[in-house]
Amino acid sequence: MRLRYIELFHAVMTTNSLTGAANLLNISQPAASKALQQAEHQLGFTLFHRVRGRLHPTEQALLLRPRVEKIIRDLHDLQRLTANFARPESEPLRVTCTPTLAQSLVPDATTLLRKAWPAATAELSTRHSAEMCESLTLRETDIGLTLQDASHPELRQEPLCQGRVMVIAPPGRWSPAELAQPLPVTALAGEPMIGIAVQDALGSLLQSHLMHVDPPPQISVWVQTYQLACALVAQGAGLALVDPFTASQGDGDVVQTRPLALELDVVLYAVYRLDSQLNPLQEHFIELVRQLARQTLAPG
Amino acid sequence: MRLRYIELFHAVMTTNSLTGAANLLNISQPAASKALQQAEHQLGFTLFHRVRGRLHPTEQALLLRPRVEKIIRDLHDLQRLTANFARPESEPLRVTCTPTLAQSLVPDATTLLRKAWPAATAELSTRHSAEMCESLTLRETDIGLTLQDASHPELRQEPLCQGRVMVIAPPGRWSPAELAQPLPVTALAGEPMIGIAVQDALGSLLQSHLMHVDPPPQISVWVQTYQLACALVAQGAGLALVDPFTASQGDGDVVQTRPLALELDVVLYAVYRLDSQLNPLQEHFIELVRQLARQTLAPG
DNA sequence: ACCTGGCATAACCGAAAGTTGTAGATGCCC
DNA sequence: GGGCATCTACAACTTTCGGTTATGCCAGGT
Repeated sequence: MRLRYIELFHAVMTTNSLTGAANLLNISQPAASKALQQAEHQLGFTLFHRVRGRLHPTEQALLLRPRVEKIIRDLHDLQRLTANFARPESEPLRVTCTPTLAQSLVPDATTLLRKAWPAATAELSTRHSAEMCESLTLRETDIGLTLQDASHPELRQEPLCQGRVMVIAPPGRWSPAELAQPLPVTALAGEPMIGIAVQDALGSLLQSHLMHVDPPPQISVWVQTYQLACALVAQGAGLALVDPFTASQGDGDVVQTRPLALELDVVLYAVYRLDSQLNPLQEHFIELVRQLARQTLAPG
Repeated sequence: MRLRYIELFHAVMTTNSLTGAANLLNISQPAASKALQQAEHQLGFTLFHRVRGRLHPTEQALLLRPRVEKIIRDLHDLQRLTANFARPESEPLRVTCTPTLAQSLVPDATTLLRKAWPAATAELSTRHSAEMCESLTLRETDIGLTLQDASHPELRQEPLCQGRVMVIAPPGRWSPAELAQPLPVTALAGEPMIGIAVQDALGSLLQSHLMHVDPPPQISVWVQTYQLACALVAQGAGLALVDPFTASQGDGDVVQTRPLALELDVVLYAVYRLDSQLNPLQEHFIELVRQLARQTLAPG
């Protein structure tokens, strides 16, 4: 089975047409036609029924599809990886972080870094944690920053600092005196709240805590990112639990922020490949992130 | 990345030499040399250091290796699968079973089947359960027979019959009167026994039961197949717990067989692809296996 | 010093994969 | 139903790629 045939099969399956497949592969339609016939001849069975001038996958083709697509994906990953080996040695600082941290922490740290290292170049991106691990192992990026536990056999995660889970509420909810002291979890009983759709360990832990409150909070809207929660809270949709970085951005006029009384800490991690020796630029960047994060989370 | 390069890389990595790789791929050494250079040129980094006329993988090559090997494996699986699509329609009965069942159950059933369908052809093989699932999904075989739970998203397992776990012992261990009635688990306390190395659910369940007996049986020898256990017991190495099919073969002169008093049943499963419609020949075979198994397990 | 084993280079060759051009079938729209 | 757009299939030609044989070079072992 030539690789060409596999790519062609995949292209035909996705475009549902031979001409479409040919375009996808940047070859002419007759070339695709001939290759498909060769593939079928070599395999010994037909992949597509020719019915009224169109191609319809046979039963066998449908059974092959998942395996072929997996191979294509793995192959693509391999290409991504090799592409990153060939990069020049004048390496930019490549950092990816979760959307939450992209709001201020990472840009601020980058700005500070460029004051110390004016010649340094950086590539910043945001990814959710699964893609972050992928991207790190494929060497598309060198440092990941996340609030979630991203354990992976090829990666190491270094805790940078810890903070408390925060409750955000529409303005005027609490008096200045109340704001200073942590809110007991039981105070959330029966409250209307915005739910954070759980993908991460933090979210699921929070949810299990909330569910044990009696009566449980009323969650009618679930959101995927903390920013969305923030915006909804500002509109008076209820309370929400968020990480302290998101909370610290909430302008005092828009939402009120108060720590939650919970032994559970939010941890900021730097993630990088086990085999990679961090260079001074990278070390410095991580140190800046650590300091900034501590400032942000410190009272005041 | 051409597939050729991937195969070549893999071949060089496994043989540690370019000439070896060339032999593996059935091409001449210069062809391999040129292809390797092309691959490196296209990738933009070197895969092997040429040191004193030999090839030594670079750091990058070592990092690529696992991914490349995975792709090679998947590709190989795909080929196995397509090879089985092209088979002629005059299908033989393709059955695979665990070694235990290959002792008498499957051959006996096949013999009976050939009396009813003299023209039928059959392909029998033995595989352990993981390979059995692989082989079924790759359509190398159509029916699997096993005593283990082989759940798999693409496969269906049909229980054919149930039997009791049996204890086998060297001859003369029990009186004919004792033999008839089940042995309580507690009677195994402190006994020298042959352990069945657990890969299957049955084995691990048995082990956990045994470990709860006080004092636990002394297991000094672990074996992987029931036949081995049988042979060791015959030599007086201790008792062993085996499935009823293995037990029923033990010649009375060699080992004594006695049921174990346990609510746990051994189940014989037929496994086949969810999407496959069994033909009459296959149905008949399964029915024969069911009947034979019931006879074997019935008292007497 | 000599042979052996292993990689690289050169010149050459054939088959595979791509191109353009064209033909036939189907479906759509007026 | 005529005409048009679309899609697949076939033919002839060209180029590129993967392969061969022959040969040279270098390092190690005897």
